[in-house]
This record gives sequence, structure tokens and C-alpha cells, in this order.
Amino acid sequence: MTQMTIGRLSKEAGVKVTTIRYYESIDLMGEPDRSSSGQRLYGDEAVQRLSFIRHARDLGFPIDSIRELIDLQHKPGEDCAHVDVIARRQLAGVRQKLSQLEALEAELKRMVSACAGGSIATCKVLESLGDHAHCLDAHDAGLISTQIGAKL
Amino acid sequence: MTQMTIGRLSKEAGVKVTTIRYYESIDLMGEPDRSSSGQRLYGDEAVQRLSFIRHARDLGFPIDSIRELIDLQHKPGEDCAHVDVIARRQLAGVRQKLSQLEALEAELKRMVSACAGGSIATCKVLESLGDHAHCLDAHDAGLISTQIGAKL
DNA sequence: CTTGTCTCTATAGTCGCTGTAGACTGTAGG
DNA sequence: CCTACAGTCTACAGCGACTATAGAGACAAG
Repeated sequence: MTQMTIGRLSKEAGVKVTTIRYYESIDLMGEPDRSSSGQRLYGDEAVQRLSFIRHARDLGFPIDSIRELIDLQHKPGEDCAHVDVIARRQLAGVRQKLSQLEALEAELKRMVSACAGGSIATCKVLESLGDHAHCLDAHDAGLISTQIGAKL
Repeated sequence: MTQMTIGRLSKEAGVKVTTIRYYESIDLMGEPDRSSSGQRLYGDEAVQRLSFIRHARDLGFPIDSIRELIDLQHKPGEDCAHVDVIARRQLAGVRQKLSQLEALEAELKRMVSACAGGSIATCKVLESLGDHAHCLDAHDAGLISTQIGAKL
């Protein structure tokens, strides 16, 4: 199996067809060969590259970092300190979000367990939300709030 | 102080001026009075409402949930079960993200600590990323990956 | 030959803002 | 009164990383 269609590549690497085309459009994946009718044809190295990208995305690396990592992969002689920096930056970000989410979880838990049923007029959840005494620092909260609500 | 400008409201509620105007544009905040020259003028109840919104956003509630919560606030006689559902949904989402982030943190930590310096050719971090044996389930990972990289 | 599944391109939408441009308004000091 | 300068106005483009849609063409199996 030297050449495969985009659908096949999609299954091999676990990345949606549309996403592969998107990666091509932003030059994260190079332009593949085309069949006589214009369909994309990929080789096995595309599976490798796409799997790398997917794994890095799963770990939350932004596209730009992945671009850097791929560039570095093609300079095998260089020092890997730069790679380390990128990974540590990512780890630091994840840890920051973890601690923010833990604070959120605590406040939400508190709110929900305070609710004893009853009417809206006495609802502890709404009361907590209206309360000015915030648990989180405004800056941190602003940073994280955009990200949590997104896909629930 | 019965009437205040948007800048004042911004400081009172801890929400940026542009964000307030955005909330108005999506009908999350109602249209305020205007001065003779067309500047927005808010009363104290706007501070209350905006603070409620901000606190809910800080906790990661999506705008649509906040809209629901505000609607419910205006029906004080009804049962608060619906409010509880919204809050629990949010808590469940936060907990899911927490566990995903914990898995991420573990893998990143493992990757980074495996790096002993040296050249890119032998870099353990790049090796891990290229590895097909993923720690996360593809679906979960896809859900979360979009959110973590965003603001690092 | 038909049916159904891929594949193609191009464009708009998602979420929750943020930034920009260019014009106007309000206020404090000289 | 004049001048700065901060605040406000509208309208629209951009962010990140996709996702969805429309409308058309391609290919494999029965």
C-alpha cells in the first residue's frame, strides 16, 4: 500500500478528512500527489507525519508549536534543548489550567451541594452566582473562562 | 449615583468596555438609556446583572447557559431544579476536563523528564510524540485538545 | 447502470471575545 | 476660551482550530 486516498489516511491517523484538508491549507501538511481525476494520494510518510501532529494536538500543543517541532525534526544534528523548552512550556500551561480548574470544581461543587431544592427565589446556586465575593482572581478567571465553557 | 457611563460600569463589574458592548450586541445585556449625545447610561441594576454574568463566565458557563439562568431568575416562583441541572452539567464538564488534563499532565511530565539533553536525533520528547501508542482515547482527546493550546 | 459512498472546491459558521480605524464627546488645566 | 487627553461611539475584521454546508464530480460493488 504505497498510495492511499484521504479517507484511508484519515482512518490510519485518526484525523478527520476535513481536518487533513485544513492542515494542508495552513501548510502544516504538504501538498500531496493527485490522481488523474484530482484526488489526493498519500504515502506512508503522511501517516507518520499526521500521527505526530495528532498526538501533539491531543496533548494540547498549538499548531505553531507543532510547526516548530516538525522543523526541528528535520535538523537531527541540532541540540534538543529547544524541543525541551516547547514541551516544558506546554506542561507549565497545562499545570496552570489544572489548578484553575480545581478551584472552579470546588466552587461549583459548593454551589451545587448548597441547593436543597425549592423555589428559584431561594436558590443557592443563583445566589452564589450573584454574589460579588469571587473565588478567582479576575485575570486568571478571564484567561480560563473562555476555554471551559466552549464544548460542554 | 443613579446613572453611570460604560467605563464606570466596566470598573464596577470588572468587565471590559468592549465586552459590555459585545454583551449588548448579543442581547445578553439589554439596551441602556442614552445621554443626549448618545453615550450609554447605566443604573445600579446593570452592575448587578453584569456581575452575575461575569461570575458565571468565570466559572465557565457558556453564554447560552447564562441566558437560561437569567431567564429563570425572573421567574422566582418556579422550581430551581432547572438551575440545578445547568450547574451540575457545568460541574460534570469541569470534572471531565480535570481528568483529561491530569492524564495530559502525566504524559507531558513523563516526556519532559525522559529528555536527557543531547541531539534531536535521539530526543525522547519527539520520540514520544511520534509514537502511535496514544494515552488518550481519540474522542476525548479531540474534545479537549482544542481548548488547551489556545491561550498558552 | 444504478446506487451509494468518497472526494472535490469554496465559503460561512462556531465561541467569546479582542483589536482596529476613524470620528465624536467630556473634562481638567492654563 | 483653548488645548490636551481620556473616554465614548460605530462598524467590521481577526483570533484558533476546526466544523458544516452546498453543489458537483469520481469510483466500487451489485
